[in-house]
Amino acid sequence: MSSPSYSSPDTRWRRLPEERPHQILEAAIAEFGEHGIGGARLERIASRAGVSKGTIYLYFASKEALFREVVRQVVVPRMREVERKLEGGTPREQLERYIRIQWAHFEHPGAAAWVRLVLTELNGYPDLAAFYHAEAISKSNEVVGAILRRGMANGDFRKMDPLAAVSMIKAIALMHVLWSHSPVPGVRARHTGADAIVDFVLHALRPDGEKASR
Amino acid sequence: MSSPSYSSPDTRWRRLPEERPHQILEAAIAEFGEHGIGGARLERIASRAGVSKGTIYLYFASKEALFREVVRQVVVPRMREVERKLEGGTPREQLERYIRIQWAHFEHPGAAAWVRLVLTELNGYPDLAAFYHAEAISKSNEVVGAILRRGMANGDFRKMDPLAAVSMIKAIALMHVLWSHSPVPGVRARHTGADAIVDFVLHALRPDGEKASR
Amino acid sequence: MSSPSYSSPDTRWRRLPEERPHQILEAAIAEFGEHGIGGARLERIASRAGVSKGTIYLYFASKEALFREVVRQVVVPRMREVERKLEGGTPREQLERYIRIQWAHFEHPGAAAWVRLVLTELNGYPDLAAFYHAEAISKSNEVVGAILRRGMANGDFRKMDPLAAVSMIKAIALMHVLWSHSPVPGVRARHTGADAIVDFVLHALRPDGEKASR
Amino acid sequence: MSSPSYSSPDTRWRRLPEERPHQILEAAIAEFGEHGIGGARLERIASRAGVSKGTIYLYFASKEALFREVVRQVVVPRMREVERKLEGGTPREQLERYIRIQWAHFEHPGAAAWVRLVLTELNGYPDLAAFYHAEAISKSNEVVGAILRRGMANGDFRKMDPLAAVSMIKAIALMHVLWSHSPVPGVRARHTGADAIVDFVLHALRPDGEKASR
DNA sequence: CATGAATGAGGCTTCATTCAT
DNA sequence: CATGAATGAAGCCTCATTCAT
Repeated sequence: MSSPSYSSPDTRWRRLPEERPHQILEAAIAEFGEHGIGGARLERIASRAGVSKGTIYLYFASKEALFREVVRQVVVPRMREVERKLEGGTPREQLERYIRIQWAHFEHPGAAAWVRLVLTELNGYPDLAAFYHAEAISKSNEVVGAILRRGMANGDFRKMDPLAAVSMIKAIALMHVLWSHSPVPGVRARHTGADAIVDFVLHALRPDGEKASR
Repeated sequence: MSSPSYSSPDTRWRRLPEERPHQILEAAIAEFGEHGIGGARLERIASRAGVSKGTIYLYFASKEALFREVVRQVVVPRMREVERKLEGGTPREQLERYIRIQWAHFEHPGAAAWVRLVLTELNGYPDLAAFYHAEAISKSNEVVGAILRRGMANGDFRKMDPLAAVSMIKAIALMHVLWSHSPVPGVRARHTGADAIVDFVLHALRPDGEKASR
Repeated sequence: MSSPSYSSPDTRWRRLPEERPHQILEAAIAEFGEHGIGGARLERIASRAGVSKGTIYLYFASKEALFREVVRQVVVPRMREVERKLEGGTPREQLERYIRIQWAHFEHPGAAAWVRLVLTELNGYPDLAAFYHAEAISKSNEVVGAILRRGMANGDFRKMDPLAAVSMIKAIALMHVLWSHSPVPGVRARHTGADAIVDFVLHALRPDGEKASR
Repeated sequence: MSSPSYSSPDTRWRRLPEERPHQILEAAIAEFGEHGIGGARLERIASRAGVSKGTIYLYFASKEALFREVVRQVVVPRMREVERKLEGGTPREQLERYIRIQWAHFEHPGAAAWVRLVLTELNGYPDLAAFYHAEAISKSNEVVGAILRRGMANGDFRKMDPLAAVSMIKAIALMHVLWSHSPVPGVRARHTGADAIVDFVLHALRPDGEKASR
């Protein structure tokens, strides 16, 4: 069905061992996202991955090790993916694109869960938190900070501390991700997209005396 | 209502917390904030409160009941506390005051605890989340929204969706509280106070063509 | 019943918390003796002690810790008990008494089990093995060695390396303990007591040319 | 009986070990000796034998079956090996030779392993213990007993229960093997060889009034 | 009211055993 | 024959909850 030709003679239904770690990591990211590290159940991760509990231990030494690999192999790469799409355009365009990509990226189910996870559970693992900060957060801060700096240089943005501005922008984006996944209908309804964020941020950054265009 | 001359006038639901229960609730909010609901340990809550584990059960039926009471009796009232100090002054002054009060309020030890609590654990309890939203968030949104609306009317602020603006402001404030209590030194160091927030927000809201004054 | 007077007003059936650790240690020594450290089941130790599984953890941090305490608090003291009864008499009398006490001491059920345990499981815990060696074995070696040395000085025994002789004596005693608890009837039957050991040892130690009296 | 021309002439019970099974049995005796039956890991046995875990099950039905075969096919034959070299010489010479052969035999690496095996794990398998006793121990007892009996008859040794003497001699030899392989340095160091054993035993057995010569 | 010893269900983890390749 | 990935029963341990004092 999914094979375009008869290239695989005896691979029908074959359990692909090289796929196992990936399956488990995907199951784990979902489970950790939904329940946090303490609430995650290996039983559920196993059944999500379609394997037995014991199989997890063939690839990961412990629940904590699994969590660590999830952060290392899945979350961080995903976070950094955003940066790749920022090249080209004026700083103002880049910033808007950054916000919209970030937003779109977080919209898939489970995103809010991982924002929460990073905000909370990472505290219990200082080394992971530091790793995550170094690999994901600060890299991203530099990228966005550079955009802002270029914008301040060419007149797109007013002069201000670029890193402070990065914080503001990220704060708004992250909280709106959380809110847009809130279980309270009234909260969810009020936050409908990236437009309002782009508008707010561009106004906050526009040079003195300029009539912001958007 | 709760007149002292009647032996048990107001014992709806459960024994109404007086002295001891208050200590326990305070201990619980700290513990829940630091470790989340799953990671919280009754043993630690008891020892933080200076009582024994069994004593908690004299006042709260279970760990979940304790969490619910924490939200009802501690988090909600505290969230609403801010609004009382906003009367008087121009909308712009009021908004700045709102941000600074919010900030100062969050600076006391343990503040990040219940911001995190609200942001993360409330999702598992839709009824609590709705209660919290109705009692704390939407009231506060109205108060701040009213300030913004008055400011848009008198020219302090540019025209925009007032509730969207409230979201932006709160998002920035909340995330900065979390970051300023982060265990990762690199994160903590970068967020230094309310000034940057006030500056960013007032710029975002200033009318077109105006040179924001602060 | 076991209280000679009415001195304990409300202590009927009272669970004596100060007795718990002792009960558990006694249960543990039996279980470890019968099954070794790997084969011991906390479930069984708990039920032998008349408590639940969890209770063990109120007093001992882990199965290994429990094993360690058993060695420290039960086995070592028991081993050293022997030495106290050796004072007085000629070296030859002392040596005979030592063998008989040792023998009697090991005759109670479970003794062979512990000899086996010490011989085997202690290997996995080098620090415990060293502790046991220092506290029990080498102390005992010194005591018996001193007896032999005095006997060589006063003519009771022939001249030889006292510590080598101690080894021989202990080897015989220990193996006979093991054999006397063998599951094979034919083995058990052949080893009937301390007399043969005393006879053999005294002959091995008697001075050249002397006609051993026993 | 086991003629090679018949395709499966002698497959009583289970597949008769040829090459591979032999490797596994050798690995198993080492592992069982070091860790006991409960502590032995099939994984380690497999890797010691240079095969995979599954392969063990091609030859042995279970861990316990493997242990049984170890005793039957390796331990028993090895125990009986000693007796063959005893022919010729006076009883005293034979006895000394017996001790020295025993000792030399035990000196090769892994020797303590199966002494420990026999001493400790056999207790859990009364049928195996009986088998081992019948096939190895009692035969050996008879051989050594005969030596002693001859020695008592010709005046080499004093009169005493020959089987009791056999026990003493074996006890000393076995324990010294264990001690000479002890992981505790202080224990290992004190036991240096067969000379002391021969000396002790010959003194214990010398006729009254004789000045033992060695 | 308060204590803290005791409980036991439930989670993580190990490892003998199986089985598709 | 041989492999080694996969299984799942069973053990250790934690911790919310109960209860005798």
